[in-house]
Amino acid sequence: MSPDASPRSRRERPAKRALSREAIVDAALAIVREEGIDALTMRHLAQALDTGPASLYVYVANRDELWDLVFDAAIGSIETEPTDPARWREQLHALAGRMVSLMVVEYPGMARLAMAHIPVGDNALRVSESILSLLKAGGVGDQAAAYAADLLSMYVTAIAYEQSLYAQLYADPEHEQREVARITQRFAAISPERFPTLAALGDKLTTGDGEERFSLGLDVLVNGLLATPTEGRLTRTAWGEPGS
Amino acid sequence: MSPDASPRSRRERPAKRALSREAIVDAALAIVREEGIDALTMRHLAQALDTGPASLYVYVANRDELWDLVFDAAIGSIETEPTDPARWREQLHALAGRMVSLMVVEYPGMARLAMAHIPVGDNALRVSESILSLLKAGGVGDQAAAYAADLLSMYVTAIAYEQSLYAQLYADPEHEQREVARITQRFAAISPERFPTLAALGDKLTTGDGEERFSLGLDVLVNGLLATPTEGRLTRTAWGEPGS
DNA sequence: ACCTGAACACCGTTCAAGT
DNA sequence: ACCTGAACACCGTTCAAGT
Repeated sequence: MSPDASPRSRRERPAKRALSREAIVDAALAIVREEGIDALTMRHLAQALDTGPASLYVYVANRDELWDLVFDAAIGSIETEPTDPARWREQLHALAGRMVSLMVVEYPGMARLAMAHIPVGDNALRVSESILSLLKAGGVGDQAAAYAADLLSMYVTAIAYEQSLYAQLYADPEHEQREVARITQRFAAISPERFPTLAALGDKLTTGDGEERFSLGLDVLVNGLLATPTEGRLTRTAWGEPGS
Repeated sequence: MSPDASPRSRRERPAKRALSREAIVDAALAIVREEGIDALTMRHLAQALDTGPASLYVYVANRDELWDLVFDAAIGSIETEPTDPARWREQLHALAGRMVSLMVVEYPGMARLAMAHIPVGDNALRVSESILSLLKAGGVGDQAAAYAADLLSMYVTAIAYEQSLYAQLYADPEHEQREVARITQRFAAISPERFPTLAALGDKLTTGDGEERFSLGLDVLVNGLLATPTEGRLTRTAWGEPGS
């Protein structure tokens, strides 16, 4: 709009924005936000940046590294408030819920990125710190809290993944129809002779929408942590001592 | 080996085995068993059956349907014993552990198939029936048990998926090295100022191998179910009434 | 140092033409 | 009815050649 103020004389248009890690990640985030995770391919991303796929490999080792960067950048929009011990459970629910909606609504399907690796970026650590702080405030023991951070991340990711699947399914009437047929067949297959317990539960098997189930599962996990003694249960080591 | 006993005169070789759903699923199971889930592509499967990929589509609508069939066939090798109320917890652990090792060891990476859809094949129903029966024997309420079946399946699948990832990673020394570097960096990034709770937990964050953590998580879930009242918490419905 | 056209070795799925 | 060669529209990644 305004005339170019740089010392060099102006050009018709500014030169193509130089590629950079940041520009690549920003473009990737925009793609996921607008088109969902399936649209995030190296080729499509390159196209969005007006270049060829080979150019991306100057800044990023491979698709996996890109995924790590994109996931952590997205997690950056999660705000972590200071722990209020009186409201730890409420705060934990809010944080977990925020993560799910980030992965399902704002960045549809992004849970898949969290499943490729255990996220350990800066923002992921910040969220872990907050979760651990909340659990400690709730009286969860050290070893249990350390384990629970992974368990809760896994739960949140799995829920988000599942919800994304169904969101995608129900976006397409044809696929939705096929899925409803599958579920209907499932119920038809429950004969009381072969599957007495399933048959006895009946409607209870499908009660509760995503939000209710997510919230109940979170309470189950938290209550389970408070009710399960952990001393002496985790003794072996899978990683060696990375710090030494 | 032995001469052909059929009325029609013998041929040099028996005609190429006719394709069928069963033959396709059997070949697919063999591929996953021997080469892992990544090797299960329509093209590779067709090759194993000595035909072209287009031929498969006569028997199977698409890759998703194949995945459903393959998963349920694999689950078929899980044996479900009658519930013994005195040993319900032990039996539940054994069943869950068996499912994990099926998806990690016998059919490496197969957890991914379970994440594509909620498994509802005949064998999956049989396993669900067994899980529900065990939970009821343990005194879990109806609504909680109905919900817990999904929760436990999700847990088992997520654990198996994660363990498969790491098994794959550690099969390749180069990738293993890269992953260890990632984890080491993670620890280096834990400054006590920014992440006090994480820093305070230290080694506790990485204690416990896969088996110990799986077993602890299972107890957390089961104890959580026993400790969490569910009446009135699941009221809405996400599916409509498939039976009506 | 950065960029890129072209290639390599793959995908799932469809369809017209065969038997 | 079943099978299939060939094509379509994609993938991630590499590499030699350019600037």
